[in-house]
Amino acid sequence: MSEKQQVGRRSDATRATILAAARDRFAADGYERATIRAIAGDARIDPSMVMRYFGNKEGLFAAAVALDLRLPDPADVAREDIGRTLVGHFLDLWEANDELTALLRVGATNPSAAERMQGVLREQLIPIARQVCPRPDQAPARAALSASQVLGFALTRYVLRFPASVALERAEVVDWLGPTVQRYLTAESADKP
Amino acid sequence: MSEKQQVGRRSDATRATILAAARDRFAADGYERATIRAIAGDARIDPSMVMRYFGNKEGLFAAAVALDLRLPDPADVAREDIGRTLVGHFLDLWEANDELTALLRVGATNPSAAERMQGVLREQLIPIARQVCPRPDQAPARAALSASQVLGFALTRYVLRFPASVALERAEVVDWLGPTVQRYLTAESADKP
DNA sequence: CCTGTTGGTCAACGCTTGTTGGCAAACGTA
DNA sequence: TACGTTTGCCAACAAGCGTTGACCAACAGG
Repeated sequence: MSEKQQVGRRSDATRATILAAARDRFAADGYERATIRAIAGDARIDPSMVMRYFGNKEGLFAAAVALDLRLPDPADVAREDIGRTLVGHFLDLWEANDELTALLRVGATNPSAAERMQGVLREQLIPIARQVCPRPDQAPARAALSASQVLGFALTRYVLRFPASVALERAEVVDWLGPTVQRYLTAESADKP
Repeated sequence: MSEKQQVGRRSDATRATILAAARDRFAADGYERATIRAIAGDARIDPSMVMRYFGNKEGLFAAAVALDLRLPDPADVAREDIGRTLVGHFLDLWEANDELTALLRVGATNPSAAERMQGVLREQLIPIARQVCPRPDQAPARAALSASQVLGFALTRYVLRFPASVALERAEVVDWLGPTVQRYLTAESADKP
């Protein structure tokens, strides 16, 4: 409780080092193969420190992925641009760091990570869909369809690493995926514009 | 080498039992958490039998997922129906058994499973794209985009189990995803019909 | 009847995992 | 200088993993 005007304690640095190493390992290997020993090794620290800081492996994973998407407010975007805007935003998020790759890879195996992805859909994507789609009661389905396309592309590009997906330029991705998401969110119905 | 007119050996039954149990476990838990002991337990057999029949765990997984998609020949389908036809076909495959769910879930973590998915794309999906897309050199990109949508939807419905994805009727899925795949495969370019 | 093959069980191996508790050094404060 | 707290390393634990080899039961052919 000394509370100097010091910005952070000495251990906050290693804390951050551990979290960065954890993100990398979870993104690269998934939950089970990303061992605490390997993460601690990357951070040049003893495995027991990871336990002291984060309690257990699940706590470490929870701390390593913060998942605040900071999606744009639909009110700031022309309605006919929402698809392309969202796709571009997601691409930025995905390339910024390994957090989303980690969440996706772990979510495929770990039920609690899958639940967190459901939470993101529910609290961040469905509200947006509700603002732009014709009938608000369709918002969950339309948000889920949009998520399926965005997550599916991320799967092929960042997880499975299909060469043809990796090779696509950012602009091409937006040009192809943007209209798809636009249609899922704003089309009057599946068979009408 | 006795070769009676007997249809199968006595062990073929347990072999099949093991493979079925393996598919279920791999589909439900992913590669690492689907332990040989658990699979053997489901099949009411000793773990060592699994090793005798399939060599090791990788051999078991390879035998458990056969992955011959038997995709329809584009020559038998009207060009404007190829998207809906493919989506319907994939839905059938996915609901027929757990094989594709197992492949998807394991592919997210296991590099060799990811390579097998690349193989499916290369040898089964790209050839179809080459037959229907305007410029054959674009076939890999167009096939990858189509795969991203199909796999992405399968991810949300069968792996992550988003309620809104699970709730969609088969006809709705075809109505929403069919035109998307159709556009990826046959549109003149990303911004033209 | 013996005998070789097949289908299956049992017990153990070496290794890795997450996790724990004790001990040493560095540090801030008085 | 002395001392409590923080930060870190070390060694070990119990459990679970893939994998192995020895052994047993059924069975078919001579």
